[in-house]
Amino acid sequence: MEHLNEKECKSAGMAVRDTLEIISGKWKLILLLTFYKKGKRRFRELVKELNISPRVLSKELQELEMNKLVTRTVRNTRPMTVEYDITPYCRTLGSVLQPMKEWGELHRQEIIGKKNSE
Amino acid sequence: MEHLNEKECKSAGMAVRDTLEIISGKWKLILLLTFYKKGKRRFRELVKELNISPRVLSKELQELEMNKLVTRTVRNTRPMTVEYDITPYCRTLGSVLQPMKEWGELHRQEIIGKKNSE
DNA sequence: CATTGCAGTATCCTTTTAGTAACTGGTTAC
DNA sequence: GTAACCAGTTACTAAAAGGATACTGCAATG
Repeated sequence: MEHLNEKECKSAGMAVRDTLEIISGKWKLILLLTFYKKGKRRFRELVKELNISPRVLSKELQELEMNKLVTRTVRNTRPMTVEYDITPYCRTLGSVLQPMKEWGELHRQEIIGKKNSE
Repeated sequence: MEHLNEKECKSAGMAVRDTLEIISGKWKLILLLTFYKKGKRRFRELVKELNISPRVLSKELQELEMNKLVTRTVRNTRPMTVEYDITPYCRTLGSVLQPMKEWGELHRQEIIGKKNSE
């Protein structure tokens, strides 16, 4: 964020906050990473694998779906199943997550790494 | 995050989460942007300008300070004052905030922009 | 020596977020 | 028909985050 005036700064803040809220919460990142690693997943699978309560899972998935980060697909199987998976669009989040990962690692050095040496 | 194995993925997730937690919360971003825009600020100034309760402000500033994102400087003035300001290190957060801003703006298009056209 | 301004804490309260557990409604399998 | 899965919801509880307000301790001012 280079040299912003008042207005630019406020709208930049809003955009950052939007992004922040979308990936905030205890489960958002975990869910996205689960889909990323293991591919599509059914509702019950997620409940069992992650030990998340169905109530919370339902809410989180709805929010992710609203933001077009995951898709919800109903399958006509014997007992009906619903598959969730990340969207191609979700991959664009990489441009945010990658820097966050790098900064997080750098920061760990900055904080812990220098704890003793100073 | 390109093609991570199980372990890499988990540690990447941790780093992302670390970063996320540091800038999460109702006031962190607002505080950093305030320092960025207006420079150093005293405790009472922040309380008044932002309408934040001293209790919460105190906590937020402590957390930011622990993460070396802001400095706390005691001044020997008539009534003693304390100045807070962002550190040079804090500027490295730009590498995270800039992509977050860009993605946030893109996302606003993706979500709102296409609400009508589809 | 009461009043004001400062930084911050202590106490209590409200709101938000997350979790538990029981339940609905539908389908198949016995 | 009843037991067993599925995807979720409902109603309640617990924990975390945030807020309001009064207060402490210190120094200068009047």
